[in-house]
Amino acid sequence: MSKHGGVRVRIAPSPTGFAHLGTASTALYNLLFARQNEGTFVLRVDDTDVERYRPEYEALIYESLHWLGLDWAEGPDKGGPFAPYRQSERVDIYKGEAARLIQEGKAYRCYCTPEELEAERRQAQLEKRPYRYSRRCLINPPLDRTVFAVRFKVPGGEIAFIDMVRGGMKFDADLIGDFIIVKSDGYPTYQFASPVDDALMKITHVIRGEEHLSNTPYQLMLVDALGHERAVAYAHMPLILAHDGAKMSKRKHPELNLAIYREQGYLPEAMLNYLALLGWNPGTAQEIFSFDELVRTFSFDRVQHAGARFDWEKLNWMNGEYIRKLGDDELTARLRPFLPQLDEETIRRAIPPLRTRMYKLAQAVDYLDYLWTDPAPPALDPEAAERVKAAINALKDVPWEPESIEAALEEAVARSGAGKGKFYTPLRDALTGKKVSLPIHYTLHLLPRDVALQRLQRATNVRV
RNA sequence: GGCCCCGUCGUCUAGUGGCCUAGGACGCAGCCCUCUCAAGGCUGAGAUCGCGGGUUCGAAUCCCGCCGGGGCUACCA
Repeated sequence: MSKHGGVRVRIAPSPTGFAHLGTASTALYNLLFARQNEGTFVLRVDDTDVERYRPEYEALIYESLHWLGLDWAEGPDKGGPFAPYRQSERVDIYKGEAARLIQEGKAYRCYCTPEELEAERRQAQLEKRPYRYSRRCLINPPLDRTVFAVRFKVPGGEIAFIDMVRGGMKFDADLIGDFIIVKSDGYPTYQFASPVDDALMKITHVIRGEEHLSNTPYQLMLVDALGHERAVAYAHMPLILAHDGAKMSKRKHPELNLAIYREQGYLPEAMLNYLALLGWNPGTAQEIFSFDELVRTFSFDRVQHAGARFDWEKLNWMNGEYIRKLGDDELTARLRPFLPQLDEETIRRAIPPLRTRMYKLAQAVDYLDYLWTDPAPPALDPEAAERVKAAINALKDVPWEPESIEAALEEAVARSGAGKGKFYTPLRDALTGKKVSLPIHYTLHLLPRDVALQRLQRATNVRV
């Protein structure tokens, strides 16, 4: 396998907030490609932003990825032949690489302050010319300063590479200014750490979001300067946009947070399916894909070039499809965490009427919370109260099963001369306190008979 | 500002010169089923293919320009 020069891919999420939808999407495509090639999927944690890093964010990434079943072979928690996999634990490596570049005259110390840099930038903007670092610290380094960052001396020229979704890419590196590779706090920038690790970890294919397309020439120049081998190809996946076409933001777009899907009861396999179709299509009418089917069908040449908007409606539909396909045992098991108040047997009995009524598991709570929450008895008009009484009579001795309850009720309805609607509505109200519920016979059946009859009885005593 | 990517129904998309009076899916509307809500079945509305020029007998598909959106241009990743 990978030991003999096989495919190696990675994701490199940054633990600076909750786990992102984009991370899941990128991980999916990486894993798909790895599986297709019997390659190795690596997880590397990009924790070089000391300001924003939190260990709990890192835990969130593991959690979400595990939930989705997107498992890695090498990572900080698993180790591997290229450990460590946490960039904060690799700073010596980056420092060494940076020192080598300085020694070879391919990088230099920059003592400029943020203010000075800002002034340079503003000046450039004022003169309406593209900004590039002036190289003042290369040409004429100050002697009285000690705090420095390391800048890469960009060689310029044309940088070309293969993008598996877009084909051959070409960038003019003469337009790129010298950029910082080691910050003054000693940590590497993303632009530096990422290519160094990719090279050292023998990553063969870099599959990541489109926001990194323009970063690629920066990183390629570094790889070349360091004398490392370049990845054989890149793939830049279309961005997932918010529904309004804007970039997703933490504030305005809860759908960015991976944790909410689990909390709401979206199935991991539905998420993966939806994510796969957001930015890729098989060229056929098929929309429902198991993971294995995706492995068989996915290819980068059918990946979309434009960003795709996230659509709750379609996700909901797809999740519903997956829920409806689940067997009773499986659905029961998945529902349990959402219904801690109910025993397994009750959940199981609720499943037949429940299955087609949910597009996400958390909705089961709305349908079933009457089982553990006593509703306020409704105020009934005399006619309705009579019907409830008739129902009580009909239900008193009937076997407590959905079918027999339904039959008894229908008989009572016929006798009453009223329609089912008029007859069942007060029952539903007395039983659940709601306008919407599971079919009335199931609503009754799921409740113990004595509790059900008690709620009905009580309702006959309350008058408008 | 510079560089790069992108632009087909509201949304995700099929489409690589004639098979397109532009297909599918979600959503939407109507009907059927029906105790409510779903699911399911049937039917339907919805895109002058961003705009303007070319090339061609013929363009959503090729070329040019423009406009619009996004990304990068940070001691964020």
